[in-house]
Amino acid sequence: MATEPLSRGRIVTAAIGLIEREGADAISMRRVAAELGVGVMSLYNHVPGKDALLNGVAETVLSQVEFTDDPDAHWTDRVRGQARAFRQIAHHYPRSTMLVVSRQLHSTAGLLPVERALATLRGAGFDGADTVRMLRMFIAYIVGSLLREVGVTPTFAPAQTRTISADGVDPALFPEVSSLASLLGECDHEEEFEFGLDLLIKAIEAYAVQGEGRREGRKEGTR
Amino acid sequence: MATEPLSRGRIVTAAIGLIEREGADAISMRRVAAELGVGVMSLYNHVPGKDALLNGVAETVLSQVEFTDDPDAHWTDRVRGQARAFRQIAHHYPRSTMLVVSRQLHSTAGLLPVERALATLRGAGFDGADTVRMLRMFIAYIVGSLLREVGVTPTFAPAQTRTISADGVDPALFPEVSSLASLLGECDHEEEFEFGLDLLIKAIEAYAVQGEGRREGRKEGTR
DNA sequence: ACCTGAACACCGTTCAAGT
DNA sequence: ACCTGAACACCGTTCAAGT
Repeated sequence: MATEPLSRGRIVTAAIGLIEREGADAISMRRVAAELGVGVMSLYNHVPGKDALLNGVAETVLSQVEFTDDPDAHWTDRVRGQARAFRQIAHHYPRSTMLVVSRQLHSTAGLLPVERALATLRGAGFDGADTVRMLRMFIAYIVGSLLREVGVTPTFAPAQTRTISADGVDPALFPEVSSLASLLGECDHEEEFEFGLDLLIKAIEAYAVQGEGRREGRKEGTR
Repeated sequence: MATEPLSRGRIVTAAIGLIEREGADAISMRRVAAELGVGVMSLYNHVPGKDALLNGVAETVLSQVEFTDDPDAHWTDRVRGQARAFRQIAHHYPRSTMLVVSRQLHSTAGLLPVERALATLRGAGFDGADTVRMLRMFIAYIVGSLLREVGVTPTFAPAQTRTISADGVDPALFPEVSSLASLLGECDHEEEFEFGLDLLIKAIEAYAVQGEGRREGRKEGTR
């Protein structure tokens, strides 16, 4: 009955499993150790502490995103594909998503998607400054969308709509909210995501041609 | 030396102060109680538990956003103003921002901004379904932007760029990242936010007139 | 090198006792 | 009604002891 030796990898995997099964709050060094059938302190031979463990979880989840990127496709389609790939995190690891999104990763796992996105945008003809701006805009949108999808941050819309449909919001105080209650109460995450993604891509497409025109036309400054 | 009586309000205020001073991790029922000079268990006479306290923090912070909304302004400017108002949270309560964004609020404090946003978008001529979609897109973008601004979620860009500029990223593996390192390393949050907001608003403006054209033209279905 | 139990300084919350 | 200390079942991590 020789069990596999303890390792950082095994510990991280166990942590991910625990999070997905019982939620991010349920995680503790002691629970993870119990999961693996070892003493708590054994973990510390492979992981510096809880914080590092959670970083490991985030890195591992992120590194498992499948970025199938067709270099010959139009850049708008490539951006779309990359955004969708990212969204898969919310599907495969819903309860770890918050972790992926809220931990700043210093590993190559975090850098690879960035490298691809930058390359795609540069390829579309944006200069360095615009490329970085675009990337940040997309990341903001994607992060916000994932958090909504994953249940964190229905800050308003769907969540208290339960209260709305149930208790009923005072229509005098909140006429729009109550008249749109049924729409606010449901949410097709995929459609919602695609809608915004589409708008975003169209917006930067328009920005691109406008920038070109300006650059070719009268040779103006940046932006 | 008659101190004010304990109350939910005083407890929440103390909690916000503690979070802003020492970070969200530092908060505990015991610390808050100590802050107020009372026994831990006294808190439970005014607040059901820690979770409810954190909800109170989120509600209070959110309710202090100043929504000065000019009903006569063009709808694009009103949307812009509402988005900016929201962003003020990150300035006034940076370390509570995560809480505001990640807790689903059922109070009227959370509903008021939604009501305003919905009214503005309806006023712009969008139908119910589109209005809700627009709202969700904006919320996603704003939430993502705030999290970046607040230090949570530099998931990629600025954070490990410190590592980049310092250690230097392998330019062979990540050519774009390393060539854009200096741009990735700095971030003017206001400019960044305004850039995306502008693009978003232009995008939904374009979407609006396109929708109108289609509706007036050949009387097609939704969307 | 890897594992570990005991111990320390913390948690949130229940409960019974006070006023 | 409000306050409270003791107690319980948890935490993460240090340290010294084992192999």
